[in-house]
Amino acid sequence: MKTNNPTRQAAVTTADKVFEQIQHAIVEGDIPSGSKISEPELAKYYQISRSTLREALNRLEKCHLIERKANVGSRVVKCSIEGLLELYITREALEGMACRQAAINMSNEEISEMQAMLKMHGQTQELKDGIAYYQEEGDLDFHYKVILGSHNKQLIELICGQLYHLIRMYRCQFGMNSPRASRAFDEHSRIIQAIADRDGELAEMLMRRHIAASRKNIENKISKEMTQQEQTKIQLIKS
Amino acid sequence: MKTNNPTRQAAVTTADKVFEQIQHAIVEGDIPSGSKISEPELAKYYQISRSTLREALNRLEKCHLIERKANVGSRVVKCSIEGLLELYITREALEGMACRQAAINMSNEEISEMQAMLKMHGQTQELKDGIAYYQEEGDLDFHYKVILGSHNKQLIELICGQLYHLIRMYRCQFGMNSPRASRAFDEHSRIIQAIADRDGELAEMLMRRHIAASRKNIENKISKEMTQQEQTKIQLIKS
DNA sequence: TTACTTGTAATTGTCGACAATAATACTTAA
DNA sequence: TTAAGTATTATTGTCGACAATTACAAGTAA
Repeated sequence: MKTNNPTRQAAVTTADKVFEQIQHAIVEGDIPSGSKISEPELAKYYQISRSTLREALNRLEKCHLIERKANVGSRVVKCSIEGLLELYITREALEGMACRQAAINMSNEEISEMQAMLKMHGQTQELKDGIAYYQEEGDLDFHYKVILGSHNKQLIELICGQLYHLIRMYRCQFGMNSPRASRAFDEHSRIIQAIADRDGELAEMLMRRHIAASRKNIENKISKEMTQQEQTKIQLIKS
Repeated sequence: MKTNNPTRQAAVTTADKVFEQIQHAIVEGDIPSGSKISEPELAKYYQISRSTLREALNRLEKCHLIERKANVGSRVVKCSIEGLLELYITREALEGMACRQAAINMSNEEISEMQAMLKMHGQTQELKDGIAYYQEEGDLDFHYKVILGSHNKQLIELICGQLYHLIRMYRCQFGMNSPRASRAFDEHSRIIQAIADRDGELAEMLMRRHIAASRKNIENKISKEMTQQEQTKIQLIKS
């Protein structure tokens, strides 16, 4: 599995390496969401000093995987439905704009590459008649390519450098194998078409709908999973 | 002048305090944009150890004011026209969405407060017939209130916690006293109206136009300041 | 029993020193 | 004179120890 994103340079220092290890552990849930982080304990586990560990923790904080309070300590970020929905809202804004910029700034070569990639994904999908592979790898690849295609360093840094780790964390922890795979593939096709047509406005709109559809899919799932009782319970709490 | 934003808790540790001091120095240009940061030098200047300084540097990196390379060191971020325009693009996406969410999630009390604030700003503006005060304080206050009104922690953290310092830096260093003050005031009024009407779609559109107008204002200014010769020079470089 | 206070243990923040890496200056050969 | 290679210097990364703060526990009074 591809764990590193193309925007970050390779980890050279030990703090970098430990950062990646802990990051992986948090994303995969090996270090539970919401749990407290003990600096001495983790430092001992990874055979490094506390200074080095704290350096790694700072990077984890940078991509919103842990939260620190002064003189109290660090906690792994707590996954919640509200947090997930907020993340989708943010993605819709940022990736929508990235898609618009991609339609303006991508080179013809980049567009050709993306079309080739999509074609390959389509074949793989046909082959496996399938959901899992495309959903995991292909979807991320597609979104990555679009974001990088914006040629906007600010957007790239925010989405690829910070938000995407959180997204992966939610995917792992909430086990998101949504049945939207084939529909998502069609949506991707239309988005690339809009980019190839240099239609930024349409490209943004399609990307926003694509992400909003995933969000609504989750919202529906949640409300279905709730029994009537639970819903009334929440109603009571809210009032 | 109000330097702290409402999202961050008060600085308790010395690293926090030094962080704020350096942050201020960078934003105001006392530490020049693009200059290299010497850890021993700065640590000596602020009378702290290098560990503490590095802690502060990590926070500065978090809000994109400095950039670090492994085994090489830190540099203050370099202000550029391209960077500024990219920042506006990002703001347009994030604050536009925040505005949409504000129209959905703000309480009636919050909306009333904002209307009162705007009224006050209007009077101050009339009084001074003026540009400077409203442009500096009022504009930031307005945008802050809208962002917080989104009630979306992710958006709030991204914009207020990270991008905002960069925005202030550009304002200081490029001396942005645009002549858009009175027009901006009208635009703010319409945005609040849309929020009060709970019209999220319109609110987002108006906020995006509001920010895009500032961006285009800058783009025009730049292309005007360029002489014909310089433009052809750039044309040559691009081709 | 409960609430408050005090004392202890553990955790985080800060420090100075050493190791590893990168930048610079110097030397030597062509 | 220039180029490459080497030695030196300076800077960053890492370490272990101490100080300050917080959390926990025991004890006391109501």
